[in-house]
Order: sequence, then structure tokens, then C-alpha cells
Amino acid sequence: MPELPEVETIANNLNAGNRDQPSLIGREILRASLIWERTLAEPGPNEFPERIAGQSILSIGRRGKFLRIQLSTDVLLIHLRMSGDLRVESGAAPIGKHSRLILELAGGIRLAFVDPRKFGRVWLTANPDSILGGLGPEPLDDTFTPQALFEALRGRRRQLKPLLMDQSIIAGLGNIYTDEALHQARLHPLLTSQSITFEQAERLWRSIRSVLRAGIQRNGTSIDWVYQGGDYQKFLRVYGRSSQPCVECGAPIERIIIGQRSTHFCPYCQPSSGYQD
DNA sequence: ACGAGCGCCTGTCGGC
DNA sequence: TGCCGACAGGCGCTCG
Repeated sequence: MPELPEVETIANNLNAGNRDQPSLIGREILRASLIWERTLAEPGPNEFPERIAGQSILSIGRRGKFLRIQLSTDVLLIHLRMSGDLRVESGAAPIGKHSRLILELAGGIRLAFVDPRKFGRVWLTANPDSILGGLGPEPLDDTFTPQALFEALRGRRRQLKPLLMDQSIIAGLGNIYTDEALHQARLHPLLTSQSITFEQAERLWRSIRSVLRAGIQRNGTSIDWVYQGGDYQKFLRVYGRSSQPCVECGAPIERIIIGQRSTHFCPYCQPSSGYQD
């Protein structure tokens, strides 16, 4: 499911609460039950429940596509991968079919990690940098500048699309927002990073921030049963629109496979000239 | 240093 | 109705 805007939305809801769910801030974790063992990356399945019980939730944030939950002594990191989600439920509700980890909280509620495809992972650690250390800059931070992006592109010889999805280059972009950013920047996904001029990099920088901000504003993208609550899917210009007319020029959107991921672009607005460079 | 291929998993959808 | 392949907001691992 989730890219940066969806993870940000989930973090905001857990923090502040909303109409359907209370805030988790300040709640003690009473008990943990691990339903699918491989969901837990660290520590072992025996240590995890003992160590997390009794800790309280102090703050909830995001780094890249990771949720970062600061507890009394440790940090809980959650990566939702393709189909993960977090639900705040009544402690009396039946356990859902796809729940992989349950944290029972004070006040008769619980936090359920729901993940049909079982790709998601959870870490409980005193040293989150050991897991987050390889991530590139946050694209919405001030430290991420056009110059920084230009240098990252120039320093490699790589197709734009897989480079933008590489979390060590920029943290948070996934398949949807990468395709949308490249379209807005009018750059073909197969262009070689080294061939990009400073002006093009600046355009790409602007587009990346623009699509991520718009996604957050719309509470993320909800395109199927996996993630609900967002409506940025109404504003997508290329993703999932293959053979439909480009909103800019009317040419049919093309779909190709790059790095095993489906890639959507407008062959007219995003010319391929120069991708041998 | 890079790209391609595959594994990890379950669910949905369209075609026959 | 049932079966079968294609496909899905991710990432880590091999192998050239």
C-alpha cells in the first residue's frame, strides 16, 4: 500500500486521533501477541512481548516509509510494505483474519497490524539508526534541495525511475508518486540520471515535492481494498491510466515494465530522446 | 555500479 | 460456477 503520503496520514491519525479513533499518545502497552512470526524482524519472538509490555507510547512519527513510534525506552519501527495497515480497535472486537500483531493498550483498545500479504515488518530497538541509517533525505525537508538532487543524479548512471524509488537516494517515493512526479516534470522514466541538466533536476525536485504534498493533503491514494480513506486517486495523471488520454495533451498513456514495476507515462509530454546518454 | 530475475504472500479481477 | 493467469502503494537477495 503505502508511500510517504499514506504513511504520513496513518501517523497523523494515530497521533491526533479522529472521529473514529482515539489518540494513542500516552497509552501504556499492556500486552503484545504475535500472530504471524515473520512479521517480527527484531528482537526474537520470546523477547519482544516481555520487552514491550509496560512501555508507553510517547510520540508517533515517520521516516521515509517507516512509522517510528517512540516508547518509554525503545523505538517501535513499522514498515507496511505492500499491504500493511494499522487499525485502532476495541479490545473486545474479534481478531481480524489478516491481523499479524496485536498490541493491547490501556483504556480497552488495541493497535492491530493488519497485513494480508505478510510482507510488512516490525522492529523493537533501542537503536533505530541501525535500521533507518541507510535512508536518503526526506524529500519535504529543507535539506533536500535542487542542488542535492542534481548531484545525486549526476553522481550515477542509472534509469530515472529505479533511481527515484531507491530509498537510499530519496526516502518515501514509491511506484505511484514516482510516475506522477516524472510526468509533472516532463521527464521520461528511462532517461539516464547523468544526462539530466540542472534545470531538469530543479523541475523534478519541484514535482516530487508537489505530488507528495498534494498526496498528503488528500490523505493519500486509495486505489483498492488495501488502503482506505484517501482520495488522491482522483487526481492521478498517469498511474493506472494506461491507454487513457493524457490530461495535458490527449495522447494515450503508455505502460511499460521497468525493474519489474509497471510504469506509466505520456510518450508525448515525456519524450525519450537522450536516454542513451 | 547497475539491471534483471526471483522470492516473499494473499487477494482480486478478467477471460474462457 | 470454476480455473488460470496477470497483477498489486515494497524490498532484499542473487547473478551476470
